[in-house]
Amino acid sequence: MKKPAAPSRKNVTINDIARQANVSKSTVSRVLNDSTPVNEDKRTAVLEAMKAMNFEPNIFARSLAGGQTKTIGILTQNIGSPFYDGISQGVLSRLTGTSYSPIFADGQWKPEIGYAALETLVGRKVDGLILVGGRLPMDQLQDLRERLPCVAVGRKIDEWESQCLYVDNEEGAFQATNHLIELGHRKIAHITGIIDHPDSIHRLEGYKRALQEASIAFDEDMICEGLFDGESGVKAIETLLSRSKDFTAIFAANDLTAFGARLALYRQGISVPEDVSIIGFDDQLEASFATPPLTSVRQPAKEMGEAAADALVKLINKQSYEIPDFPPELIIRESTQEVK
Amino acid sequence: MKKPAAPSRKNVTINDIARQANVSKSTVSRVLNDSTPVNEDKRTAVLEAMKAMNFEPNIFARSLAGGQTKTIGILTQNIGSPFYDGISQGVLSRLTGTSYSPIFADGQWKPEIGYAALETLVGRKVDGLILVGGRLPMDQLQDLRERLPCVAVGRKIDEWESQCLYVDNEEGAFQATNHLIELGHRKIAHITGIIDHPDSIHRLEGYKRALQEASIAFDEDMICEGLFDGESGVKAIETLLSRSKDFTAIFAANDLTAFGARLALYRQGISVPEDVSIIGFDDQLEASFATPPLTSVRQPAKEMGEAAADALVKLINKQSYEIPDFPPELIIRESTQEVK
DNA sequence: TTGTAAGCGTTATCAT
DNA sequence: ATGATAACGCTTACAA
Repeated sequence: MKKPAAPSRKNVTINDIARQANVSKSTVSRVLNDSTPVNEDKRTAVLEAMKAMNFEPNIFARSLAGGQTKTIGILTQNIGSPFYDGISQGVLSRLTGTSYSPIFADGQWKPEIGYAALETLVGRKVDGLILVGGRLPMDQLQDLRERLPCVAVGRKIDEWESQCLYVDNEEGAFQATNHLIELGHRKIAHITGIIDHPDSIHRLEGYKRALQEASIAFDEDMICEGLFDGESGVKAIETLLSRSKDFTAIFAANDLTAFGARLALYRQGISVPEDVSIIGFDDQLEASFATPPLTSVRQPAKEMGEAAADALVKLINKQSYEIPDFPPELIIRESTQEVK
Repeated sequence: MKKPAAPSRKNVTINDIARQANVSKSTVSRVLNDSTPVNEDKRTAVLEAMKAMNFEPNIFARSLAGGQTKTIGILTQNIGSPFYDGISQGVLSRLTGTSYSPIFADGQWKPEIGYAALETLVGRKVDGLILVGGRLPMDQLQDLRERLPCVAVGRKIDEWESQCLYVDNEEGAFQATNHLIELGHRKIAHITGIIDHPDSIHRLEGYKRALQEASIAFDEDMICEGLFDGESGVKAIETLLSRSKDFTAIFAANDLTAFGARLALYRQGISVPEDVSIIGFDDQLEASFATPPLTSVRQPAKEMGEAAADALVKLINKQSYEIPDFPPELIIRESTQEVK
């Protein structure tokens, strides 16, 4: 591990480089940003001088003069939720080692706060923005994209086309429900997420489509509204039971809710998966170690974060980029089994 | 929700304010930083002008000229782990609304990366630094603190005295083990965390002390080395079983490991808590919804993050501050019960 | 292609 | 207490 460089009080500036390489500041600036063609020999001279003197451009001077800030804004909604954290992790790890530093802001799921946070970020003149999830209204996002390069992860924004990375929630939910159907289940309950959240809506749709394709009638009584938290799972089971509807399987909108449901079942002496199968969504770390290990739909959160960072950096530098596909993946564990 | 201010192309600068308030730039700067006494009338004139024109100091100009960057560096070790995330959440939420913005860097538990990240942060001239966990060697931290205001959370650094926020791991582990003892358990196994990690060491010590105070002989065979992950819990149970040692209770170094242990027990047909009691550490969200809900030791992560942010801001502004106490708290749920 | 010089918005050092 | 004025390090017309 390298020790810090000797405290050479003065920082080396482009002036130093210019002198060393026998060119003017402007030329140094030019090779630095390769904004204008520069003779090959001078260019290498400059490059060498920079290396030799261990030059690091001063971000503040740079920004003040109107250049890049080498800063990327990241607007999350809630540090601490497994899926979004996975994304942040990916973004962060991909940005490490590049010249870009991430500034975080947390919207706490409140549009006002999110909006204020956005203002802060823009005020900081970030070179680009990564939106992690969130529910900011469209119109504001619209002019945001016109002001600076943006990428959204874990959220589909219709008008943003190639600047959105998300998994197909409808498809994931379809797979989950279909898995249950293939195991012979016909009475499948669904615990939704926050009801007006796009992810919840799509997951509900996927559930419906699976039923439909299997010619199973959709039953309103099989739906319980949840909030993506554990308590929702508990309450949903109580509700379901109180409706005295038979069900042999549950598709929960996320893992945490699935855990809650599993707990409520346990309290009622109903076995999983013998009596009831459960499937979650997210495949968070804990799913593998639940009792029994939870079948779930995996979203490649970290990979999405990485891709988002890559895409944004390219976008900033006006390079072309391609966004890979992020298919949801069914992870079959032990909480689901054939219906008796 | 307010719409963005009209796009008044030019930003308002201290020059504008100076003109408006009929003073010089310097005076404006003075009231801005209240670095030097200014006549009351001029001061109010300036203040009013600033309000009227909606002035926002330019961070970059400011930093370039040698002032504060209004930026705080946060070095985490791994976004995605419940305890540290809780801290980050607290820090973030407390910084929202202040004039400080957080720049994150992730050390990924590797000292080299952490060190590089630190360099980046320092290079960005952050006004202060929050170290979230981590294992950077002392000597480097030492001169770090001399260079800029620092606060460490979730880690005890001896020489840092009042700039460290952490819970007493030894005490928490003591409470956990003691709880088991009070329930009549005498054969208590412990699954450690990463063995040379300070938290692991302290938790092991707390465990030992509890045994000792209850006059229970410490038995090396009751210790299994783990890695703070779920797999460790699974393996530990297998090891324990293979040693054919009796045990009626387990204290796991964290919740995730406890989940793993609980799963392995389930596979062996050993009931929790009827046959074996389990207690974890961290009280992460999922602990409440495990089956059965996991007894655990809660660390007030978010509160610690908040306090850290507060302390750092005060430290930066040379105000005095006080660091509250963060006692670990035993959360008793259903995974522990009296020994049969 | 390259150099000169004028900003960018603050803070800090002088005088006054 | 206040006002000029010189940095701060870089980008970017504008000239050459």
